[in-house]
Amino acid sequence: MASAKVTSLQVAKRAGVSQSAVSRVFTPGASVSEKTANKVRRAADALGYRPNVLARAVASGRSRIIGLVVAYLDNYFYPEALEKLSTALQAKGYHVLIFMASLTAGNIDDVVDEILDYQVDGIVFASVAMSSSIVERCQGAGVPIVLFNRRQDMSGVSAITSDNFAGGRKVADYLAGLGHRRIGYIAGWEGASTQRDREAGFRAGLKAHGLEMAARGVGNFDTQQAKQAARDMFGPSAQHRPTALFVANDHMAIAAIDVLRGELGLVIPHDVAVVGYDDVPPASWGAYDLTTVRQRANLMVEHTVETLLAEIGQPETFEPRQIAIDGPLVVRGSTEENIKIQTN
Amino acid sequence: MASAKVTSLQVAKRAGVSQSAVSRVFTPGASVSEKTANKVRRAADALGYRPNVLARAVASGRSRIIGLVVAYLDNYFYPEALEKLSTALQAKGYHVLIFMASLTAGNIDDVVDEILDYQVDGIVFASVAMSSSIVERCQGAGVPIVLFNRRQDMSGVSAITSDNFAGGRKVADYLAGLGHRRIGYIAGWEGASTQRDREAGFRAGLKAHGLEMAARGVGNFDTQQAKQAARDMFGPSAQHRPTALFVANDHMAIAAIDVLRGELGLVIPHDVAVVGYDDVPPASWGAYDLTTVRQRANLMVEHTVETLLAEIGQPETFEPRQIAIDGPLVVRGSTEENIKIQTN
DNA sequence: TAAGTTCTTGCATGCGCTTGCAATCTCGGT
DNA sequence: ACCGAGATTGCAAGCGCATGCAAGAACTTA
Repeated sequence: MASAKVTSLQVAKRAGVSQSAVSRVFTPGASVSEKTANKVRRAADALGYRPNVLARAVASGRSRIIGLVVAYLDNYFYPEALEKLSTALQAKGYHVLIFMASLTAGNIDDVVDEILDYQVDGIVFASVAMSSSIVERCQGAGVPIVLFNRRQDMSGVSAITSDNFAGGRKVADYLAGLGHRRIGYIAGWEGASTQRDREAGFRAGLKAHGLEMAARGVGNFDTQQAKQAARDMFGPSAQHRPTALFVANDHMAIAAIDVLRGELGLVIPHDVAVVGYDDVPPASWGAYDLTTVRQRANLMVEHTVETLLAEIGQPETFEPRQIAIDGPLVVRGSTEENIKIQTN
Repeated sequence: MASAKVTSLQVAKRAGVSQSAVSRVFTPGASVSEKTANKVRRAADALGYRPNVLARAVASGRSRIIGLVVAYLDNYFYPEALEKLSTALQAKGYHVLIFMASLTAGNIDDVVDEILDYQVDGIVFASVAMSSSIVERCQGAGVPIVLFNRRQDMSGVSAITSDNFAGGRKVADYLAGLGHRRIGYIAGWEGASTQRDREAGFRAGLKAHGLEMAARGVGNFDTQQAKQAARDMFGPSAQHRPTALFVANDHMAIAAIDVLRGELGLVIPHDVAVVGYDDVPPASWGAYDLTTVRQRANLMVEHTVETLLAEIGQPETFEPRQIAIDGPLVVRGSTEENIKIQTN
């Protein structure tokens, strides 16, 4: 019911205790008797008192704010992850301060500085190209970081990804198992570990079946480029078209399907089978019905939160973790006819 | 490059000035001579000093944090808006603290309390059902708020939306102009002003052409419900099927298309023309090619930021604004054959 | 019941920065 | 060279809360 700012001191006066008593009542684990706690709570309610998180942060050195750096949100895996991440952290009493690392404007280093200015307790980098200078700066500031959906061969940095190598391999196994012998691949951006691992796993899988990549295009995780790659690989001037195509993520796969079907008149999966990666929601939409490798956002987020909070809690004894989460191949109509996995 | 926390006092010592001088150098508009500013900056660089935003916030009462409340991110209009909003605010020196208002868990009021605990300078509510108690609480705390993509008939609250009434009306005009006489509608959630305004505009438009809604289903902005509504409206047991369908947003429209085409074997637009609302990216994907009313996220975000910062800057003289931004009808293949607007 | 523990509590100080105020400087004008 | 207005500067008092410390209260145990 109160209007202006109510401070712990006012609550203290009203409850007839000291300001520190009030502080303790609102500090989990602090030493207060039930009796004074009640008095304080009563007074606090009456005045509408709520602790000032920022003041608490400067006094205690812990802000309960987690910085999140995202480069872009147009891969629909990220909104989903962001939502889950934010919810999970909220449940733990943390909150997410979001930073867009617009690739064009100011570089990531500046963004990191801005984040550190907020005295965040930790930072999650989602699909951001890291540099050692960034890592150093964060470590210098004593701020734990974890990479989400990117791996970095760098000591001291935790990273949570899906098991992209295993995923790529599953795709190869699966397509080879279906009898395909000419299989093409449209790559993502080489700078991303996700791309590299997926392709490596895919190649390994092909090799295990005595196959090689029949064609390779580069989409850089960009729909326009993916479309062009599809045109190049399957267009009129292409020879020996593959019978199956693995695309490094769902968004590009969907773009490729649009080209194959819409522009080139190919029938999927009859003329060409298409597999993506991520299992974003649109992959299951009727018009695409895309076979894909699922990234288990829930698990990835869980591990991310767990890892970050572990390091925040025990900075000395913490050992960086590199976690790769296995995800299933979700078979849908883009690779096999008459598949009906789910009736949504 | 410094390591641990560097404070303004250390910089002051090194520069041979007082701590307040340092503070002033980093406070735009403060009174400092060029000479001391240089000394201070030099010292600051040498030590790697950066002002502690949180300490600054508690001392000054202004946090430069904007709270953003979002209910869900699965309508792809929101990730886009969030990205733009965050970027725009970053450019103004503000940052976004995000709060998911999971409809299921704890109600919005609790979320608002949490936000206020962070002493945010303002709050953006994106598609959140407001209550007067929330508004009161924020006003009591002196925190400006603006509703994004929701309108509320409530004094003192700014709201930025697209012009949903005009949009609905455009759809009616357009479909009637194409010659359709039996037009169905699948509604969103009644609690949302977007739904109500779109439907009202649509009805007004139909009436102007001497028409009435031929059928009405309710999808509540949920894809499953939208699918069911489509089945009910066009399934085998339905009589007098509409020849055109307006769906309250793109996501439901896409779900409806999947049902119409995939389950019922109807051809779009030959058997039924479909129109959505939002112009989310998937609307332009080849497999859907959905005619829709564009929400101009850029403009909406611009106005949101402008409005919020205006109120933060001039709380006394500020007059709440209700802005409705007109958006074009984007005609695609779901309503007319051989339409090729863009070749992406 | 007295000594020994374990809990509570208030005091005082500090987190890192902002800001009103008064003292000091700077300079142009004469 | 002298005066006054405006620009700079340092001082010191906070902002709202956390927390080490020592004193007092409450509870054990024999």
